[in-house]
Amino acid sequence: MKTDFRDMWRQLNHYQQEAVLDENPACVVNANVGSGKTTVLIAKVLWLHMEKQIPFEDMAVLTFTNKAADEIIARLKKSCEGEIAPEQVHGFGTFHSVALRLLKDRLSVETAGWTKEFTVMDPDEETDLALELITSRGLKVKYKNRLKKRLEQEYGAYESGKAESRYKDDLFALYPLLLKEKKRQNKMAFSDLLRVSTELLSPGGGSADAEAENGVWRPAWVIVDEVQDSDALQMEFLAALLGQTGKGEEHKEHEEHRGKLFAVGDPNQVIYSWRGTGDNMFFLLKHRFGARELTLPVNYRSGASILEAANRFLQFGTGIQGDRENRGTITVKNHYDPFQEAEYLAERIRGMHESGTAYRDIAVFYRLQRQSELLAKVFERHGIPYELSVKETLKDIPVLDWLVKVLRFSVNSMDEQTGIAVLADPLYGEKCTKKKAGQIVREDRRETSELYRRMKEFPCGVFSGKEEEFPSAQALFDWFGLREALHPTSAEYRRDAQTALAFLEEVCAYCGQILEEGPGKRYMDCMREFINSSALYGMKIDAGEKNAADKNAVDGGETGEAPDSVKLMTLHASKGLEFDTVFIIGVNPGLIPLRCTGFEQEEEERRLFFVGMTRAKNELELSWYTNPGEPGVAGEYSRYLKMIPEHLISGETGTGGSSEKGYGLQQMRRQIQENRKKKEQPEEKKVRVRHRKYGEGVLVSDDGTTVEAEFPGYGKKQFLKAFGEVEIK
DNA sequence: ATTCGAACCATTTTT
DNA sequence: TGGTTCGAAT
Repeated sequence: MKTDFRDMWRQLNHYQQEAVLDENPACVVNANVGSGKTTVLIAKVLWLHMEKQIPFEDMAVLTFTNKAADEIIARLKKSCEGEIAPEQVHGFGTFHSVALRLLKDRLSVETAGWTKEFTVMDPDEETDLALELITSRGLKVKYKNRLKKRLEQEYGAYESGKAESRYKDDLFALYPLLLKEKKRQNKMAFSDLLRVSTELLSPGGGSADAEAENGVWRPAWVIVDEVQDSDALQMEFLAALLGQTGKGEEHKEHEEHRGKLFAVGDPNQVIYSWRGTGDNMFFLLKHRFGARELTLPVNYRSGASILEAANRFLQFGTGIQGDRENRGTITVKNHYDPFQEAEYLAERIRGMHESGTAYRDIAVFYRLQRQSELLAKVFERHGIPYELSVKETLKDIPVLDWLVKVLRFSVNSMDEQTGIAVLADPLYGEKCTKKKAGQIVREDRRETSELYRRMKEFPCGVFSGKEEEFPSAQALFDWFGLREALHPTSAEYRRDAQTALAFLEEVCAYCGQILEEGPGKRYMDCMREFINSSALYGMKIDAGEKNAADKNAVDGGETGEAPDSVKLMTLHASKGLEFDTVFIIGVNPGLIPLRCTGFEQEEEERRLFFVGMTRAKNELELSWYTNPGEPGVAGEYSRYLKMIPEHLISGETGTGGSSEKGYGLQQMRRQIQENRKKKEQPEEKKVRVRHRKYGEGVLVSDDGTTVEAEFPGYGKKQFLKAFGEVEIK
């Protein structure tokens, strides 16, 4: 264990070492891009643990994403020979997951109006609930289609006591109603997790009794990753964890009891301010906690030319120092249009692969999600393996989306909204209207719906005997009568049942593990924990289930751990990653930078481009179109290209100019547009479909989730669109 | 119900 | 700049 830490220590540069050793009450590390930010964070945790004898239990290590949290724990485990028990790292995770754990284990949620059995809402659920309240209470709220955004954005104004909402409607009257309803149904939205835990952590927030009884958790150290991405709510949570109310100065006397803050971030990589406050949280935090600022100036990732170019886009700090001998190359290319570019990229990447570069070392970044469509099509035709960074969630698979709701209601019968959604589901529910479903749930009419009865009696029905093992997946499957609910006669029954069963296996495995680690927990609590954490985990499907769900996935990629494929993603999605070779496409005015309204926005576009450039280790190729073919995008050099000194650019050629090549694009675009039309309103005329088993057929109906088609010799069959079983032509 | 002008917004996405 | 949505007016 110790040798590992010494090894790690020796590999740190003196800036990094200083950061690790810092013991100020608050320290914020300005970690330049590629400067070993996470390494420092891990070293800090290990140093505190091993040299300062601070147990992991007394630390909060907070991240913005699950991915980052997973990475930290994984690297920590690797550095510690002894296994780290899950209960030791209860303070490690995303802001939301740590808040959830606190609310469940350490804080008296009862004071705030919930019970310990509360569940976590799905993000869309809150909007749905709000819409229902608007209707049932006859509120007048404008821009309902943007309600989600409005609820988030205008909360600050509401909280600070503003009299009227932005559009002078009843939005502000909706907030208290919504909160009351969430308490009544015993569930919290994501933001509630932070808001309520912050409230209960603050002195005077929770009742004095409860605090004395439980003892509010005061971590000795609070360590934060990517602080620049945190928002106002997360900042308050931090302050509360540290025991700072932010108001009076009375906390001075408790100084030695207060936790210390160590935060790591990069103000130059703020690319998500459009969803937060807009202020640069890095400096806000430094100011608020009076933190000492340290800098990590050495970049270990990119070649010198790439760094020098990137430095032109740096907004804060004095410049990044390079470490690598290698200069790296920057190339600027001009292509006639996106189609020509895609063709060129496919050829170029094939060539690179033939001369020994792995596909996985190559990435293509673009500004807008829709730019990926053409690339994917062309790459497919050329047989270039690629991976789009689009996350698939449980919600994308209708059976699982529904099944999760079944479980969620079973585990929290106060959650009327979910109960109703389950029963009124057009696919798997009780073939009843929302109204009828509402009646069943509200009047507890178990005799009317067997499914409702099963969900309602789930706690005592399945978990009756305490000595029993956790029920098997099959037992759960049977209990809810899924055999019937999933339509055994439908074509997709086998797949649906398989998917559902696989998911239930997952549930059982998780619960079994929890029980093993901490006996004495009740089955229901384990189950609730699973449901809650899956809500927070973005409902991501892990490999096993995903394979079960779509066996005939688009490309026949190998089932290896990391498939060797080119990564296609937006500039935003590229943050935190690195590749040997990076292509940034569409560096045209109107795209990079995107047409922006203010100075602030323009700065963010610049940071975004900076983030993209600095992903490249050795080769960076930037390209622009002569004919972008999009309204608002000019067929010129982006000014970002002009910002790169010419001597750093090693080649400037391309396929631009020749106009006859435009034909391909026209064709491709037309094709894409036609496909879109078919997806949206396919019942125009006779649309032909193809199925692996049933062959050619004719489309009968398509409601967005289910496709019904008629096949000669087989009759009408239904399919779930999400599985892509049928190919609509 | 339908039509009109005015206001607003577009893209990026995690929990 | 063009597409959507709101509210007022037919």
